[in-house]
Amino acid sequence: MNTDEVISFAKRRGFFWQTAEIYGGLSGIYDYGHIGTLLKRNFENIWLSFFVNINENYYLIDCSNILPERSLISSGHTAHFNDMIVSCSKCHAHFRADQLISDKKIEVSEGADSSTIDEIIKKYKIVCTVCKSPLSMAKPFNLMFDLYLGPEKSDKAYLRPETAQDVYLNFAREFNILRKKLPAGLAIIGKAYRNEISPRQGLYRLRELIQAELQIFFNPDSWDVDYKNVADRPLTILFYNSDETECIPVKNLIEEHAIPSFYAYHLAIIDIFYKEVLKIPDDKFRFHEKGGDEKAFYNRIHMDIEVDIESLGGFREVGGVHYRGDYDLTSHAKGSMQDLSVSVGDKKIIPHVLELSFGVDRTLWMLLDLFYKKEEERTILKIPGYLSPYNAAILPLQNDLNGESEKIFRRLNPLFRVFYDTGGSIGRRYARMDEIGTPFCITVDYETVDKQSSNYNTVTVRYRDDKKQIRIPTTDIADFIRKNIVFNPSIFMPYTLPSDE
RNA sequence: GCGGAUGUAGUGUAGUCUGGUUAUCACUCAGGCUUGCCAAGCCUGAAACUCGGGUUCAAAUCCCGACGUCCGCACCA
Repeated sequence: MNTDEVISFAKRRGFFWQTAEIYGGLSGIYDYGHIGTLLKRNFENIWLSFFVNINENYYLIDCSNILPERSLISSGHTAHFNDMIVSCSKCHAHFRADQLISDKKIEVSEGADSSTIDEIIKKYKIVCTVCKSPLSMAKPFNLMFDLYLGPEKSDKAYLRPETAQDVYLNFAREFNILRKKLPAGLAIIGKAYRNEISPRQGLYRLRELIQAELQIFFNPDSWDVDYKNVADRPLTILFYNSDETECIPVKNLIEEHAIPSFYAYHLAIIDIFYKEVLKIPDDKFRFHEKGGDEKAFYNRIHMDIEVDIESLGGFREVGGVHYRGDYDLTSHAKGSMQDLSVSVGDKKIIPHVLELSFGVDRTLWMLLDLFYKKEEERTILKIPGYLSPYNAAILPLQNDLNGESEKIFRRLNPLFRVFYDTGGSIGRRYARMDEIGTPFCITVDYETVDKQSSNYNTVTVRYRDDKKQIRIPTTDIADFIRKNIVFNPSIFMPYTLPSDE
């Protein structure tokens, strides 16, 4: 698959396409159609039940996309997301002004405005490092979208560049309501906005993107994570400054690589999520440690979650595991002049943060890329059944069976996502369902309605992946779907959880 | 943002160089016939020149601009 094939499939089958496409579209901004929305919500719900519902002190919150300027000054985003850029007047190469200037060992304050920078460039005769031509005037380059609120448009705000900031801003209140227990987790699934210069490759680099993030607040002195259930689980990691991936058990990562247990443990949880829940093949998944310039300055440990995505040309980032220390709460405490410390025994501490961050759009792209399979006579989206847009399809073998099949459909429709189709031949209907990943087709045939038949009041269930059929009583359909479709995180989790079974 | 390429039904395309019939073909989709389990067949139908300006008797075709897409560069705290 290449990007065009993924996009064409997505458009044809109702997954996603560009926003306002009748006006020519908007670069880096996409809409999800009805099939894509079902897939996205299934993914989000599974993510939630896997990462959030598994700890009684982790919760989902839902916050504004608009944040006041002051909060993003404190977080460092205005300084680091708003760079002054100069470009070469001749070869159009772009440079970050602060880098050019500090390369000349000249001091410049971080918030220097364009005229200050122009003066410095003129005074020290700084030219293009590529072709030595004169440089243009400095222009601010904003990766954040700014907004001006109120009738006079006097209050400056931004669309949030990451959902994480909302969590930090809500931490103090939530921590109190949650009765002051650590570790505490706050998750957000929501939109974030970045004014990317060059959004490309479908859903990979977007200007409006969906993040699913869990911020875990903990006491760095005493977070004893019991990792014995995952101690031997091998993790594939590409370490910083290394060319080769290594396969290393969790316990060795902790003992030999000085990775804290809380961090290694969550790598294992994520590894389970991708390989066992999302069914990513082992050789297409890895963690990639970032260091040096690739790592944000506040991250103490930073590993990207990478999946080998053919249409994007190899391993690409779909998420990240960031040990952010106390950077965020400390910055906001300082900027807001609020005390964001918490009491642990007779000590006051600023909790540390472990951030588990997932790009939802990228994940959906990845699923289409990885699971869209062309076989000899058909195409199948082989995603796990609990992710499928539809749980099942109800089909009459022939259209004179519509009465009975429609009755079954109406009974199941309030309980599940089921699709009813009478158009074309039975084979064509199976093919339609295969292509959007519907795991089961339930077919009403003449025996279903034949009182003389031993198969009276039974239907056939046809499996998507191997086309095999079984026969089950009509009254068992709901149970069958429930058993095969409903996502139960406890079967994957290394925690001891009460089982539903 | 720069440079190059490019934009035709829902999807993929022919036609563009060299302006001139009712814009090609396939799949898809809808209706019908047929069909007793895997995209079958037959009939009928719907459906497109990205947008705006210009040149011309005449523009999908040539020119300019906008928007989108792709590749490279740059960017991606």
